[in-house]
Amino acid sequence: MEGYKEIQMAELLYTKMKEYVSLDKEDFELLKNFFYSRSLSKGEFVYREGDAVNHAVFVNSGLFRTYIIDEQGTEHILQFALPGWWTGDLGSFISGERTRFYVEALEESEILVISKQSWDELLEKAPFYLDYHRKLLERGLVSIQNRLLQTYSTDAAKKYLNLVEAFPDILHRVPLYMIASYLGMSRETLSRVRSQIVNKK
Amino acid sequence: MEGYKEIQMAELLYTKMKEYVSLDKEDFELLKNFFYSRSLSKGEFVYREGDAVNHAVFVNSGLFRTYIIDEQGTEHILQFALPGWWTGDLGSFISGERTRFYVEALEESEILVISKQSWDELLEKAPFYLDYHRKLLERGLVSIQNRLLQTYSTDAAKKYLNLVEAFPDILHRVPLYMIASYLGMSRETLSRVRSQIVNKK
DNA sequence: AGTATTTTGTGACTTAGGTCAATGGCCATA
DNA sequence: TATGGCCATTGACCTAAGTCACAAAATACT
Repeated sequence: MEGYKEIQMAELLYTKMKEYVSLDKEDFELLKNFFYSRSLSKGEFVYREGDAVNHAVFVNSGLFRTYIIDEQGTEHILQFALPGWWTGDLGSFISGERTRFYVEALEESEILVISKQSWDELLEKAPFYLDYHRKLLERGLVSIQNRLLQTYSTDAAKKYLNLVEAFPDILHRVPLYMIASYLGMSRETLSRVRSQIVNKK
Repeated sequence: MEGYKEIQMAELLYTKMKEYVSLDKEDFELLKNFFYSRSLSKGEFVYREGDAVNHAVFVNSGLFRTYIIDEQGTEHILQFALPGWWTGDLGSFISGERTRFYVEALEESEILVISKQSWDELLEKAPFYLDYHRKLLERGLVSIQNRLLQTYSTDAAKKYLNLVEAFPDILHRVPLYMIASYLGMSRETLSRVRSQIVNKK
């Protein structure tokens, strides 16, 4: 596997898992062997549209975006992924179909990946892993539901303010046109919204 | 428990579960005892904004909508739930917080409900149930993600056509203003979109 | 069948946000 | 300190969809 290495440390994965389920060091040592690590430079892709999604991706350091490109050629960012988060195309990982998503490192980053095969094996043999994954899915579902609700009843300015409140440092780490795309508006609209907010103060 | 009865049949729940996990008749007979049934007339609510969500809700027959009312007093429909689907506010069911959702029967309907306590017990003791729930969550997450993507890159007419293609009979079962709300547009816009489509043919 | 209520359709008008195009700032590298 | 590639801002204009108001259907209720 080109570019993949056995992992040394996985402190973050361990810490995060313990937030959801109880497991001891030994459980984790075994589990660790299922993962490989990969480093990516800014601008590199974990995968792109048309690729097969054979791995689940845990962000160990850095920052990622997942986006699609629609028929008009416009990018739509679905997620920014910070350390401790999982990212990628869940649908294709499950179904085996080729993905429509791009998963791109926005900074020097490191991921831990686990193959579909190992993943299924873990789910079957390690009840705590099944439970961990279930809880992640629950939270993920609720948060994307909230995002959908926000698109229905929130104007551009409020969407921007909500994001900045939730992730203040995102402003210093990703260009505004990506933030606009994540929020579902044009970069010009975001620009105007921001200047209105400044003038109002 | 007012209005709740021990369940007799739960054919649909059994059939649906078998689509996701393997379980035999005995497993299911035990599991059945955790559920109660409730009948609702058109216009009745499973719960409303401000209620505590102590139960998970499986639709056995009929049709439901879940919606919220935003600060401007506008309804936004999140889901129509058909027989065989789960419905309700997952976030509040997990967190124990009071819900912002309304869950309303749109027809004479029957639900099977399971208390949070029984739910947690099942997850702990019945591995097949955990796995079932995990798979439901996966599919739910993917489908709501697709819905979010659709809001970003699809115009009103296309959204309507997509819905009609996916659920042709919804047109005969729910008023158009609810369909508009589900699609995130005003009822007038939906009306105009529909007449354009008719004229185009 | 006759009335009341809900639902839908249309016209006139408004508006939030998109599109296009030009300009200028900001690094990064030579 | 130039130069080229991003990125962000701003103005002018456009457009899809929202809002308001009223009338017509459709349904449900007696």
